[in-house]
Amino acid sequence: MLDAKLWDNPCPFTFRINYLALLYNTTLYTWVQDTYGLKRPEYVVLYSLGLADGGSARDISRTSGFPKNTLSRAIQRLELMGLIEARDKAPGGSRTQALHLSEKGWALIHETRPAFEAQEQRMLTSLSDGERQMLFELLSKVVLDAESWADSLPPQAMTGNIKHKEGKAQ
Amino acid sequence: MLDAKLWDNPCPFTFRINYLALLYNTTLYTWVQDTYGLKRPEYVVLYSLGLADGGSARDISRTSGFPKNTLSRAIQRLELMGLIEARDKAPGGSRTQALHLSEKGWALIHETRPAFEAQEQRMLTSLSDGERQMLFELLSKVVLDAESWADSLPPQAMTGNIKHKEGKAQ
DNA sequence: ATTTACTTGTTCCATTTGGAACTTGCTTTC
DNA sequence: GAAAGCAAGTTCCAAATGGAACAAGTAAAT
Repeated sequence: MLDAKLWDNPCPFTFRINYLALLYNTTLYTWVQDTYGLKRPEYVVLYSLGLADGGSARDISRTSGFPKNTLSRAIQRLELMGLIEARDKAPGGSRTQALHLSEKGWALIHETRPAFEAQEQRMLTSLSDGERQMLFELLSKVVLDAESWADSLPPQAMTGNIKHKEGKAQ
Repeated sequence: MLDAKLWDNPCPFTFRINYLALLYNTTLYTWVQDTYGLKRPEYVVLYSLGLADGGSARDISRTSGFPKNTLSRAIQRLELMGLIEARDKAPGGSRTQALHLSEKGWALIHETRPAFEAQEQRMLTSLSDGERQMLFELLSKVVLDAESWADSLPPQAMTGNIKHKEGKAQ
């Protein structure tokens, strides 16, 4: 069946992308779960803050696809575990909460991120440097154009009314 | 935060892949759910059989990442809805069950697949034909090499014992 | 041929998930 | 500056999920 999905698929790109994401994600998140006891949404929060410290739950939701209530719970647990700074519960607190990794959180990121990097590298070993560069540029092009196609269906599918929903990625 | 994840990410490829898969999947599966009342695992079964009729639950699990119990339930419901042929429950039934779309199932696939194709096309509009071809070849290379890297972690992460787990894709 | 090992599919159940309603703080409008 | 509108985060709860144990079929070993 894998052959059919690879070579007889009317959607060869998105199948490949989904399949690669699957293989990559399950390996790493299983490892994080087993080793650190962190669930995927929890680690996603840490990873996101490691890249953009001070980001909000909403930012993480938009860039990862996890719904905000799932992230709310993840953040609560991370706070409890001391991996992110306690949020001020002072009455003057603003609505949007800027989240920050704690020292412990940074340590965890520095300890775990290399595995993610290495796995990405391993995934790309079959490509030459030039090919990697090319792949990077092509994917970037598609992502940068995403606003024009994401969240809307092609005309022929627009029969029913579409409501927006939050999904999952990263 | 999106900028950080795109341009300051030590894993720029896998982020792009995850992000694109997210945008693609949520749009389409939300539409399928709202229009046909089929959940994602259910539609994945149909789509898989549309490409490889006669495939088994296990095949679908391996190529889609959904665990087999989730697919077992999905198949039961599809059978009930008349979208796949009823499986023989004869005592001489073999262990591996070959699944087949019903007439109704095929009709649904022919009705819905164009939306998936069109969405993939839209996703790639920013690329020229040559670029699309190049992207296809690069992704194919990586996928074909997947056995060599999937399911094993890079050495530095191999501190704890890793147990295998089933994940989700497609 | 019988025992053993393995694999598929199902069932059970605890956990996780995510839609919807709600609360609260910010922003716009008049 | 009050009122209305809006958006972030939380809580609630029904539904979905997936690990584990189980049952049943098949292949391998002796």
